[in-house]
Amino acid sequence: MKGAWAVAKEDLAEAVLAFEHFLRQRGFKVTRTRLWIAERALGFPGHFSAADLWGTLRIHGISMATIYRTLDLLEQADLIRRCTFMGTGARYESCLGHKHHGHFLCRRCGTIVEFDEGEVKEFLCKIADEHDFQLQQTVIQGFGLCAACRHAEREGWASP
Amino acid sequence: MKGAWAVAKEDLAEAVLAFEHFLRQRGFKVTRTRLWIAERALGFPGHFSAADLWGTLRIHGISMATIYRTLDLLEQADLIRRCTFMGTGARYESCLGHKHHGHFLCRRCGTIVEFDEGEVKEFLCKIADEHDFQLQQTVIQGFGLCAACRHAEREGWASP
DNA sequence: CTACATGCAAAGGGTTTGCACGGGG
DNA sequence: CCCCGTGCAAACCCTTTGCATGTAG
Repeated sequence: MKGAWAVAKEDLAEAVLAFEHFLRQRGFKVTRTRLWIAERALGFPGHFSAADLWGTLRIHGISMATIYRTLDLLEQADLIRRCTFMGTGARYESCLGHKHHGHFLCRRCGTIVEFDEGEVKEFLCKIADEHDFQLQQTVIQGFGLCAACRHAEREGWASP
Repeated sequence: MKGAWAVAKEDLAEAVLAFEHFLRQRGFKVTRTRLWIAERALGFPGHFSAADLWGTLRIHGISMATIYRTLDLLEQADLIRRCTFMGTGARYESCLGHKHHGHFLCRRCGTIVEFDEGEVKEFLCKIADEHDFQLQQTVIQGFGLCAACRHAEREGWASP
């Protein structure tokens, strides 16, 4: 996996509807702006920053402030996840067809490799229990070199 | 464990010496300022931010810039570790008598519970191998409620 | 004596906030 | 119609950088 994945059109539409439902249920208003952002964010193929989203929505003249405010709502609605990697700003990912997982981040080219964290998480739950800690969310990350960059380093090639 | 631990005097002295050695070996200068910062950072009982350190060194009139520059050196020397938790600035911890571990962070009171990540890490190494990823560093974190706060929430007490 | 380390202030990136205007319910 | 949502700009926090001065080697 290369940090990008596809989202089926019907799933996307369904998720946007779920967001509308979430908004109404909480007394927030359903606006074009919010739906535009939701559609882009939920359908985004891979990890994205607030600025990435802003770039693809430039045409509508949406401000960063609104991007952030809406990402916040999408996160509350459990439709996107916020990830933070050491020394970078926040990154987001759509939850669509995309269960929670861990990330390997290549120090050289920035590629994100995802992996299933099922077994690891089981262990973590056990450990949390032992420490009398109620686990709500986990972050499992690895930093190092992806296959391509390991080869490149050996050959002495320049960084991308 | 409550996120604080003690460092024996002799170990601290030894670590400061190791830092001096590191500096000389790399052609950096050994200055009072660097040694003051190293001593505080290496002996700090728990996790700390750059500002925390700056606070305890106010008396010497050390600037934030120098704090950051020196923390960088201490990290290069493998004497402290930098950790980042979602939505906060960088936190550091001394490596003294304190091997690498995972963190549970209480969402309510901010308490950090540490746990041995031995088994979890083994799993991660295996997974990284399967993905042809060369693992150099891992981040294993959990967010949720510590025992005290779980009780407090049940009782409806205010947040600290 | 020379180059590196330091304090200061200013810049920088990413994110949040205050305000007046515009659009949804 | 009223209030929430929005864009704009400014504020904000944490961190890094440029520069003139101080100091270790």
